[in-house]
Amino acid sequence: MNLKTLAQELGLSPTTVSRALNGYPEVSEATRARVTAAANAAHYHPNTQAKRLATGRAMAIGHIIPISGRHEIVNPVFADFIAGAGEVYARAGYDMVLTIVPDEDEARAYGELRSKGNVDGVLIHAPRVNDHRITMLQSLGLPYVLHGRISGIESSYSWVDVNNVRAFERATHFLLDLGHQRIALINGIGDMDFARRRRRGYELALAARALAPDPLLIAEGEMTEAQGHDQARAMLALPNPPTAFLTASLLSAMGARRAVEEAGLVMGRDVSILTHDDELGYLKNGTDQQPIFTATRSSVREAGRRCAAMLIDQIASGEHTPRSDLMEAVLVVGDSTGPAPER
Amino acid sequence: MNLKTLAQELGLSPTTVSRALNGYPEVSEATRARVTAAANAAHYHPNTQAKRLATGRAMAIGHIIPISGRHEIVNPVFADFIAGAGEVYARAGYDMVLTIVPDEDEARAYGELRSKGNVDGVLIHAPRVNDHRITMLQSLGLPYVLHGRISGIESSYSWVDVNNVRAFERATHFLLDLGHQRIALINGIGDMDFARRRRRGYELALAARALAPDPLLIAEGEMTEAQGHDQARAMLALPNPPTAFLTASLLSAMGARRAVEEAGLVMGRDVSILTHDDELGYLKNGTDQQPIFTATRSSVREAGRRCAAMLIDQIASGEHTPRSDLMEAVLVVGDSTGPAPER
DNA sequence: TCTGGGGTCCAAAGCGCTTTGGATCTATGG
DNA sequence: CCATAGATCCAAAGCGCTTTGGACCCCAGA
Repeated sequence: MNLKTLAQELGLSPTTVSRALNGYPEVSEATRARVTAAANAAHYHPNTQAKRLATGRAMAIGHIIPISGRHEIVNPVFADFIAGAGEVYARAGYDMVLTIVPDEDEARAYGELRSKGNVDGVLIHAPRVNDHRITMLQSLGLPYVLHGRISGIESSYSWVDVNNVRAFERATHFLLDLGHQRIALINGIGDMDFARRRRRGYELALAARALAPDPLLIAEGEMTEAQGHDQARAMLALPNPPTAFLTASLLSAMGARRAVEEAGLVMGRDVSILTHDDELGYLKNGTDQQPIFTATRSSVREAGRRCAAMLIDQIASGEHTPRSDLMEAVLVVGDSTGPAPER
Repeated sequence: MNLKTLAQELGLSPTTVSRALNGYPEVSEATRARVTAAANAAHYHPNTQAKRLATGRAMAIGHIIPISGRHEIVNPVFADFIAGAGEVYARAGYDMVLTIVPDEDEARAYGELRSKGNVDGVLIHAPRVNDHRITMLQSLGLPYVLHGRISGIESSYSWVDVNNVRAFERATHFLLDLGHQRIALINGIGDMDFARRRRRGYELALAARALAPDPLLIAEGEMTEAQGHDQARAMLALPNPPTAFLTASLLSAMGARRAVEEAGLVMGRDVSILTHDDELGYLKNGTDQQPIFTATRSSVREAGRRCAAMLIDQIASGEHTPRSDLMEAVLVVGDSTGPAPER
């Protein structure tokens, strides 16, 4: 079933049918009703490719996911982000097209996406410090929105991000207020921009109390359960061990908790743990009423929604002036933190 | 830059340029070389929409992800599966288009995907027992491949699946051989097909030793850390507690371990834990040399690759005779299992 | 010398839609 | 009664590509 045959069945021209279905005013309400009724009855949907070719708009948003050969990890946050963005796309009639590329081909992938014209814009994930993708995107003239920001780039761009500095600053103050002096930071990979910001928040809070960060209490790496466990165990074995841990993800926190318990200590009494929580669908921090960990919480799914909405709006309006959306994390208090033990 | 202007610059017709780039024989090797050189220099890539319209092939595969309002969980396995499939798509020149829909709209989504013609086939995730999607897909005439199978459907279809029955049967035998008699099963959601099969494997092994399954030792639910923890804790509090746990995912196993340790027991000595491991990128079961949990292991990412390859092959060949690919899980032995304690 | 078959290339017709530039008809006001 | 504006519809061009059906040239074989 295509436009032409539908038009023939109705005794109308394709022009009129097209206009009726697309809401143009040059068609009487009577015939519009006839047309929509017939279209529904025939389960007619305009062919996507033809529509795209004719209008020049792809009605699709691209996400490029680089797969690196070195550490082949699929970001656990990714699925939830995608789900959030996808909801918005679906409502707005956009498709989401994912491209998986070996990371050495990432630049080429953006270029091809552009010249093949199969997306109207792209969403950029997991920016690193001094990320080169922005300059590339800008030279391509393809609309984009970042999930995160890029320290060290002066040109402006559109982004949605959590206030990582503030979140970790508050979290650190929270622990300091409980009397902790030796606070460890188990962070994400060092050149990820969000990790850099979280560290800055941590250091700001320490500095506010005239405390110097101890390099032995700062670890970086992929945010897995094993990383949390191994780093925490090593730190607990130090001559002067930490009394509190600040971790970058729930998985790391779970690993840290395991290390604490293995050491015969009790979480919340002997050692406190405070983590960031992305509110992943499959990794809940207990319930709202009773969180397991004290945490700075911010929904990555909501971030996906906001990114998508911003990008679509930008594409639809044709306005490419950079926008931004800074989300604040909330601090939820669970049983994993308590006063620093007497020394 | 489009075909026409490229052809003009070369002093050739669009026909010839198109044929040169697409490898048709009716063009001399000399001009083919000229054309490809010019195309590369100009970073020319044929417009996707135009190509699709002309050829009638969308060069895209659809994945429909239903989001249910009830339990809004994004399957943690999903990201890795997608990554595997995406690798294959990228190599074959296919796009991957994801559609997120509220699950009451899922049927409509498939129909629209078909009539709008923006995919050549679909991949079906997470089939449930008596899943209705297959009959729908078959009536639509859209090529598809299932990740998993559907008990209770007699018509044949294409699928890629792990031998869940065998895996859990072996796992149960492994525990039985260690002397365990009270083995608990912490399974996935009951009407998911894979969960049904795993349970069958578990029950087959028990039956082979003339043991009746104890309903108190069988739990179902979403495979989260909290679920594993809560179920295991409840079971350990039974008058006649289990000495071993069989869990359906690494997250559940981590939860079970926590419950075991909270009870003052030692994993691998007092209580054994054996889990299925999907080899997720962000949730490793220790290292290959030293796994944390004894586990039945099967890469979901590899399953994604195989699904994608099968579907693409099916589309390209035009053959819709059902195929299947049964993957066997391997049993890796870690420190989480040991002989049943003396009673 | 003539014929026919490769080897190369091209003109033009789609693919299914949107959109421009009318055409036709009816009501309205002077 | 006529000119005009508005309402309603349509023919045809065009989006950028593929593909069919030749056209043309050159050379081998009769």
